[in-house]
This record gives sequence, structure tokens and C-alpha cells, in this order.
Amino acid sequence: MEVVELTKILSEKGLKVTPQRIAVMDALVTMRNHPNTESVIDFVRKNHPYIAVGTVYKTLETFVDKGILKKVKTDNDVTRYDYEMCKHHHIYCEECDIIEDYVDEELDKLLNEYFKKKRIPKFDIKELKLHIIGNYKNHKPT
Amino acid sequence: MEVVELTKILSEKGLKVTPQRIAVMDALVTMRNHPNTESVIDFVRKNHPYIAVGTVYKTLETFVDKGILKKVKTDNDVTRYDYEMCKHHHIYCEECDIIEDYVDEELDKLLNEYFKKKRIPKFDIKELKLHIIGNYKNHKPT
DNA sequence: ATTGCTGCAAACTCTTTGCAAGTTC
DNA sequence: GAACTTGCAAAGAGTTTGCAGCAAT
Repeated sequence: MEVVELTKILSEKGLKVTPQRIAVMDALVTMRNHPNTESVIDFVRKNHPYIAVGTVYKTLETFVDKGILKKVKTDNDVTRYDYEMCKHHHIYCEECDIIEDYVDEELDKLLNEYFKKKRIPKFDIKELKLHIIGNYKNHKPT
Repeated sequence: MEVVELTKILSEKGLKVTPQRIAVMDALVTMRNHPNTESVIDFVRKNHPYIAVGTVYKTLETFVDKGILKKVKTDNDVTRYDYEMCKHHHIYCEECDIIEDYVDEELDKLLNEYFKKKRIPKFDIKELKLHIIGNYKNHKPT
């Protein structure tokens, strides 16, 4: 993504635009793999070799606070991040530990209509996220 | 739950029946709150004050390996455990950090039928888990 | 000039591990 | 008695924090 666009994302949220933040933003937008912090650090260091680990952690946390990123957890331990361009569900491949986006407006419509009829007592639904868990047949190379 | 029943669950999985394991099993079955390890330790220590932290971790991990428990992750950090008596989805209350079971066979049917028609290329679905995220209106006391 | 951000290293939290002693089957 | 489990304490991984110096607005 262009630096101009990345800059826009940051300044719209009232964040100062620094090279580190641009690099981290760029990593998330480019990778699209729901990377963990370590992968982000590796990616960023290609162009920005001396960025501090703590800075990346802080930056990612800031982005989550501002709603730019979402955290994603698997049952394996580390925190992964998701730059959510549009609403989506997640496909989890158990064997290869990949998380993929699953965009399906028809499914969203189905779910929304279902819960419009069938309410959960005293509960306001903000979001419905389906976890689709299974395995890819012919394993993608990681 | 009766000790006899807890014993049965353990021995059916080929695990040796020890007081520690019974205590941990009992905690999970009784609490039903998707507790984290710390809560399990607190609960177990009421009757079993000197159980070691490492033992609880190991025990929970063993139970997960044997399929007795499932791990549950929120976007806050710690691992929580779920004794899954029957297939269910989860309701996440953002304000009070509660995870509740949501059992709904009609929903399961709807989802299964949907994905019977609309397949995901090259992917075998093992499980569909809906995360229902939102807030309880009149906050339950924790 | 002000406010906010970065780098660094130390500290912290949660979890895992190795092993001797003890239990269960 | 063989195989497994526990307790303990130490180590490990991932993450957070405090602060002095620096950069963005």
C-alpha cells in the first residue's frame, strides 16, 4: 500500500505518523496472514533493521486500541493480528496453522436474520463471527 | 459430580485416577464458567490446599490432549477451559468477560445445511463454532 | 514548544520442564 | 514391579513497563 494511504489511516486516528508505525501498518496490510508479533518484527526488519521489539508490541497494541487491527487467538498460544478490510469470518486449518479470511455476505444475511427472530434474552449482539475449523485437503505449502 | 463418575471419565481415557485429577475434573465440571488455570487452582485448593501449580497445568493439558476439555481463548490473554458436555457455541460478553455456552440445535442445522450446499474449495469442515459477541443489558454480577 | 513516540533493558506473567520421590494399576 | 504422576523449583516464552532522549505536529 502507498505510504500516503498508510499515513492517512494513522492520522485519521489521531496518531503521529512515524516511520515505525508506517512500517508496522505496511506489514499488516501486505502480509494478510494474520501474523503474530514475531512475524511482524521479521517483516519490518527487512527495511527497518533496528526497530525495537518493544516498539512493535506497543505499536500493535495502539492499533488494536484505535480499532485499526483486531487480535486473533488460536488455541496455540501466541497473539495474532488481523487487518480487517471488511467484515469476515475465519477458516482455521488445524494441520497447517493457517487462518484465512472467509467473506460471505449470504452467510451474514442468514445469521443476521436468524438472530433477528431468535433473540438471546437480555443480550445485545454486536457481532457474529463464525469459526470454520477443519483441514485443507491438499495441503498448501506454508 | 460423584467421584465414581469422575473416576469413570478418567479411566475410560486410560488415565490413572489420582486425587489431583479428580479434584481438577470436579472443578471443571462444577464451575462451568470456562475458568482459567488460576481459578481452577483456587477452586481445587479449597479441598486440596497443597496441590502444585505445575500439576494443575499438566493435568489440564493432559485432559485437553485426551479430548476431555477444550481450550477457549478470548482476546484477553489467558487460556480458559471448557468441559464440553454437548456441542455448543459461545456467547462472549465484552463488558463482564463472561463466556457462556449457547446450545441451539436449530442453528446447528441451519449452518450444517448451509455448508452442505456451499462448500469451501479443498477444505474439509470439522466444526462450525459461532462466536456471539456483545453485551448483557443488565449486567450480571460476576 | 509541546506532546507523543522510540529504544533499551529490566521486569513480569503465564506456562513448561526436569527430575527425584511417591502412587496407581 | 512397571509405568505413570506429583511436587518443586528453576527456566522459558511472550509481553509489558519505565524512562531518557528524540521526533512529529
